[in-house]
Amino acid sequence: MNEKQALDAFAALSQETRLRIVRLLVTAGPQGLPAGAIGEAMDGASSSRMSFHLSQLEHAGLVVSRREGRSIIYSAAYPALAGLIAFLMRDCCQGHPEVCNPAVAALSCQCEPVEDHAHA
Amino acid sequence: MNEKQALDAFAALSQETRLRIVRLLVTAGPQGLPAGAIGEAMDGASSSRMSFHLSQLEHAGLVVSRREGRSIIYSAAYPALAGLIAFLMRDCCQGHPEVCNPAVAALSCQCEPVEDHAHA
DNA sequence: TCAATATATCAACATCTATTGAAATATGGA
DNA sequence: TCCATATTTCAATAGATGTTGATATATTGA
Repeated sequence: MNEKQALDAFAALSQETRLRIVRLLVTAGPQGLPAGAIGEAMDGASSSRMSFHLSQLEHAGLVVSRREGRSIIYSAAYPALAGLIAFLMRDCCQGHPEVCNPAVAALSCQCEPVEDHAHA
Repeated sequence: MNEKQALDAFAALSQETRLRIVRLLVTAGPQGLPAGAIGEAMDGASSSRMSFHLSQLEHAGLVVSRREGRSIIYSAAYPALAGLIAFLMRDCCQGHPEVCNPAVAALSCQCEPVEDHAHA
């Protein structure tokens, strides 16, 4: 995860429909959901609107897609999400995250480093 | 953390200067940095530009400020950052985050719940 | 091959956002 | 009180973004 990727990801997440899509897919799990089902969950958004937002999310690396028959199945890109969080919180409190919030400390210390701990 | 707050936070983080400011303050720790020092770290950005971005970040709840003499000291709002992450990852994989990335699982399971686990 | 389903692409329009430069406000010291 | 420092506010401008409706592409089954 570099700065440009992080900016694209945050921009993708800053739009209501797209944030809802990502959260839906995060809960849906690795098997994902077809574009049509996602659109229905978004107050029946038009196909062009869904396609626009899904392509923004995919371009930002936050979701991945695969074709299954006539449907395109979208699913959350969990490593990218974790990488984004790691990017944001890197070197929290000068490497002493115990002074920060417990969850932040847990993310950057107790848990496995997700990526990019070699100052990319 | 509700949806509107999360959208504001992600929008704030989707701008290059603001993302750099937040990362600088995340590493700086709770004591924070004066606006002028932050501006110098941002390629000497103009004071009005810095003020614009800092006020966006503060309005989004990602940083807090306090006055010290002539300076305004800004620091990262660690609980808000952790809350944002928790909001994004809530109910990851239908509550079975072990299927997701280890860091994600750690965030939503091993670590203390940050906020909002009662479906606000 | 034809029709139906599922999704993506495109152009036009309206809206939102960041930057600039000038002016205003607040604080501290001489 | 006067001046210098530190930061914010404001109006104008340029550029980026989301929605719509129409059209195009891909897949499947009859």
